[in-house]
Amino acid sequence: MAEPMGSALARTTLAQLKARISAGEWPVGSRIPTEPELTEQLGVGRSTVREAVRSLATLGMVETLPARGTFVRSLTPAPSLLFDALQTYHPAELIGIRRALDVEAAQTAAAQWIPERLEAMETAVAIEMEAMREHNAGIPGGVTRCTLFHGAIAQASGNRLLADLDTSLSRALDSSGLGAHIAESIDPAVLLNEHDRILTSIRARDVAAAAHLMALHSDAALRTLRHTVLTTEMTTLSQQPG
Amino acid sequence: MAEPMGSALARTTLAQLKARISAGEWPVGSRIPTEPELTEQLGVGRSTVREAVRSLATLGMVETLPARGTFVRSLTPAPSLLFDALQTYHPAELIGIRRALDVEAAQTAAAQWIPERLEAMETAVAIEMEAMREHNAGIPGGVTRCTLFHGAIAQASGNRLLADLDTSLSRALDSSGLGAHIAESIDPAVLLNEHDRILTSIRARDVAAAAHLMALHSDAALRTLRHTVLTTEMTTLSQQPG
DNA sequence: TGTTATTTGTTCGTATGTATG
DNA sequence: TCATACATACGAACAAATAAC
Repeated sequence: MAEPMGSALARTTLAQLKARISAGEWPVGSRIPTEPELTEQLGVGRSTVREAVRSLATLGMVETLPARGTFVRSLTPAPSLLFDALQTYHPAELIGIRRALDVEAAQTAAAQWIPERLEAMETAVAIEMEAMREHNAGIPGGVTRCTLFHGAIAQASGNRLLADLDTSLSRALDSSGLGAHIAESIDPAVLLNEHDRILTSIRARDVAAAAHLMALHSDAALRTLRHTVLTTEMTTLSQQPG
Repeated sequence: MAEPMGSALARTTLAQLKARISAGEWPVGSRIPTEPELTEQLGVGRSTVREAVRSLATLGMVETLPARGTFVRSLTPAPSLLFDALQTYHPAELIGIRRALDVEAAQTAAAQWIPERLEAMETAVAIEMEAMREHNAGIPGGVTRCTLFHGAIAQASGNRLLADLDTSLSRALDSSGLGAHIAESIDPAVLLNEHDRILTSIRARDVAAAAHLMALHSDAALRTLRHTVLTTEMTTLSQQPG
């Protein structure tokens, strides 16, 4: 781990508190001891305790409410940090990463899906189909069209980081307004057809086809934004081994 | 953005310092004013200043050296947040993402490199070649073999997120010990030859070849791992519901 | 070499505002 | 309204590490 604090005492104090939180000593939502109590428990001054608690708050692991106490919010540095970090980049940079991850997710999903995850992907497509029939712009839950299906594929890849990055990228793009713009710029029927073909290739465990179709699908979204599009032919040659 | 600090004064103090750093008032590597100076400038107590600076250190924007001062390390919190987030995942998940990003980086670098960035990539390969001739396991600066070249490609892509993700992934893999293991499991001569062929295709702006060669290169690293340490872990990972 | 100034590290006391009962 | 508990915030003081002379 990096050295976030400048001195040994403050650093070890932070490490101790982080370890006790991650160990589940204080469940999510519960209140940790007050500053004077921690001062006594850890044998350090109140300012040192405060600095450590502040760092935990910066990491999203705790939240301190004035005059009420400090409460545990997450046993690990918050996944929302990923979202915060992504939000600092230009949407075009986010889209470039998203395309690469989408292809990877499609490949891996095709190679490694289990029945439960395939069902989730088919459900996503079914929901999209229903939404299109009813001429709704969106999908129940306020989720932008496309997000649900792509998220299901990321889940099916079995890679949690891939799934979390997908979610965070979607949120970051949505907050920039580009996510909705992409979804609305594409003919729903065409989009749904592409999704269906991708799903078919995944179901058939056709890794190359899944990667190729997903690359074309992502490029279509890119084209609507008038960004430079890279060739996609060779992407399919990078098959997942095994 | 979330509100990391619990009170108004400390929060605004943090916001002011963060804004001044992001604005470039203090360049990366330079020293920010001392705590007493900031206390006077901002009109708040030294404890409050210290809490704000500590939060900046937790965000990776500054690093404070005891008795020397506090130095600017990054204009944004993003790279540090990415690293913290990535570190919570399994190395096998990191590698899966890295492969996708490496292919994307090679594609984009081939399509968009500028002379200055091409020079950086060629320098990286030259350094690797020199290190191999001297039979050194590592590269000057303690950088694991492979990291320098892949980083140069990510830089050449022009996508800051891609470059930051590459750096963070390398650091996260190194801290897990897998980065070095990968580099040492591959024949240096073979690795260097692959790097050289990738560089050649990038120089020729052959996008398809760059993507293909990089995919093969990454798969070689994956195969090495799969046949050694990760066999059971990768399979169980893909079966976990999430 | 050693002395001094600078800067951060740490602790403590106290005052203030706010939520709870 | 009052009393209590708690978090916020300030400032003083000393310790420790570093750099410059």
